[in-house]
Amino acid sequence: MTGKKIRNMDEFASVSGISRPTLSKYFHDPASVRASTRAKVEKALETYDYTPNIFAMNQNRKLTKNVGIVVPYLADPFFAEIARNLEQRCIAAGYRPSLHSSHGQPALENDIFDSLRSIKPAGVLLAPLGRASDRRAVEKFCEQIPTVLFDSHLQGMGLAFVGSDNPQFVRLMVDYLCRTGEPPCFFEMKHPSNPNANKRRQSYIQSMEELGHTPHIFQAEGEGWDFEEIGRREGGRALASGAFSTNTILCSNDRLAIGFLTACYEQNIRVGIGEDCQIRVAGQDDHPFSRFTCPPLTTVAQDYESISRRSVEILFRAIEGEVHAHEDTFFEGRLVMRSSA
Amino acid sequence: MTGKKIRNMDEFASVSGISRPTLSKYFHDPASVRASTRAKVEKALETYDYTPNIFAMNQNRKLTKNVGIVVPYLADPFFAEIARNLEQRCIAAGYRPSLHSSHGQPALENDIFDSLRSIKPAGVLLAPLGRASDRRAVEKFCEQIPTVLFDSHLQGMGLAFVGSDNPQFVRLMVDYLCRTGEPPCFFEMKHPSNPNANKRRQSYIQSMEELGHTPHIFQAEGEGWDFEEIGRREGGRALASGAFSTNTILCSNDRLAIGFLTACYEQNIRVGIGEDCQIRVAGQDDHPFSRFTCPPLTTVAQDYESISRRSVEILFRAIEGEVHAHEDTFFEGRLVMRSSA
DNA sequence: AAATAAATTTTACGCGCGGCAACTTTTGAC
DNA sequence: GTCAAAAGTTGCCGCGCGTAAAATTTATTT
Repeated sequence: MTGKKIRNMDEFASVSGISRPTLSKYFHDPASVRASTRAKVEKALETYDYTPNIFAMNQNRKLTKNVGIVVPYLADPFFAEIARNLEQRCIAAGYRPSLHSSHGQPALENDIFDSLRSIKPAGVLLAPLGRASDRRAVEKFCEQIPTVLFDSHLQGMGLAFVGSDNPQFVRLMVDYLCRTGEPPCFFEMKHPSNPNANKRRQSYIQSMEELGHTPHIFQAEGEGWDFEEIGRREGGRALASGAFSTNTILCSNDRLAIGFLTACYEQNIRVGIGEDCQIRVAGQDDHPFSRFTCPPLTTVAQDYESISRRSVEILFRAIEGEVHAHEDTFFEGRLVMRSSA
Repeated sequence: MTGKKIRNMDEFASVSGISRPTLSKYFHDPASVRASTRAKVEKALETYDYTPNIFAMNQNRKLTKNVGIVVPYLADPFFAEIARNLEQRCIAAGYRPSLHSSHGQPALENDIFDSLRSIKPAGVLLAPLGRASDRRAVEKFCEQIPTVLFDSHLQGMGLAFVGSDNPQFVRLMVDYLCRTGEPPCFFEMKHPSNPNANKRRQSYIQSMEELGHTPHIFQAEGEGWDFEEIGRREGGRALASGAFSTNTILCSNDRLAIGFLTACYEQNIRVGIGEDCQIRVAGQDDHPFSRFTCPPLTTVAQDYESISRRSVEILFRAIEGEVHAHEDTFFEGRLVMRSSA
């Protein structure tokens, strides 16, 4: 690598003693050339400083090695984490990931689609905005480019969907809460941006009824992705007005719960499972910050390791030509017991 | 845009009645062609569906419109936020940003440099890992590609540095804390990854001495970017061992403070400014979650709006040929009084 | 109206690599 | 040692656009 800078593949062909078409094959897939020539190439690569021009490569190749990763809101550490995970897996598989965030804005999501189209990606890993998404735009995009959806389920779109088994999350938590104390009220947004929220609500109702309890739901006003603030403001109103019929609150997600905990603090309501506590609060998702709330938040952990592994698996198989029907995968959550409930 | 799909610039030249070289100029910079021809192009653009092939464009252009944005740790919402801000500004200025995170790993930072080099970026906005960075790699990169550093100061590298006036942050907070209660102890990491931490420590010592107080510093063990966990674990040890000489703790940054608050909770130490509180805790940076800790964290807000505006300003000016000497800009912080101190 | 400057068109070539066809060499099993 | 398959080579064209130089048109100035 310290040697002379090579300008193009022809020049590298001269100095390495390998013909250009073979080099082209090597750079496309090192395994596609004989072991002995691969060794020769790699030895020359150590002596000379050469990397193929990525623009020239992509210009003519039918399929690039580009992979788009799109998340709805990168300032949410959950998405940052899963994006990191996906990114590493793509790199390990020899692809070039590019990271994009819709920042909660449908218009931006559509812009990202256009931007991705222009780099002819081999595939895309897409966590759509959800309810706010331009469904027709998503559908059109999925038809044009091999796309695996994750996190937010949009019925039937893309090669596959990989996400969490939301009903199981809620069942798990409702069971736990009922076993250890009063049955929970459900705290959620009235107009959630994420379709998972609807499944969670339904599962809450069903789980409660199966256990012989009456469901109680409090729906917070507010739009957008400032979940913590909505949880704080609306949770505070709910607490102040005595809207909850029990001492146990199950929040639709951790970010809402984090804001709700703040509201409890502001109203001097002691949260937790101790003798001196007035209220129990639980969340869902195991947000990176939930370990550090006061009290630490009891929640259901998303299996984002499995979600990301599965997503790239399906995408790369599809890219490499394997055809199979659209399938949905839902991973189970794991109960994380901490001191808030 | 609904019309027939055009395959290349030659074809678009035919249907639009503009020559290809002029179209090329237009797409490079619409302002570089006469208003009347610009109108003709844009009218044709409405009728026909055409966007230049981005790979072919970048292949021969000396300067692409690509801009790299590199942050040390994207799972930190502070960096996610500033990255979003930078991204939007780049798009608004007609550039194509690409987002990268070093994930706290020097090897990854170097990989990102290589990856960026291969896309011939017009410029790069780089928040380096700091102490862990491979200084020679950063220096070499800055020499090759116009780069503005932000957040972490590496002496003299790049076109410019834009960040926060760390000494002012600490002075502001130390002044406030001393005015309203006992002078603070300083809680920080022994081996901080970020050079800002060193400036903050020095400023703490100086500020305390100027006010006639004796500085007390507690340095937490631990490496890496899991600041909250380090703050919780080491803060807990410090509290348990009675390492603090006053009832007021100034944390080097908010993430450490968030963990420290958890430690306080775990030891049943009531934090805040009320009569019944035993300890005051303050942070620095105004992390997005600091508003929602219990109690909400008193801190110094980074002016990331100004930081990002300034960073792109300097970069784009440099790209457009304006030469001027290396300069460092430090923006002041704003005291955010909440109930933790 | 002529002179000058500026913008555009024409023409022509280059960028670095992908891909194909026809041919030659190497490989490995028998 | 034979021979077919696999791998590599040579030569050529195409991709879509950048860019330079010369010729032409258009706009501005005096």
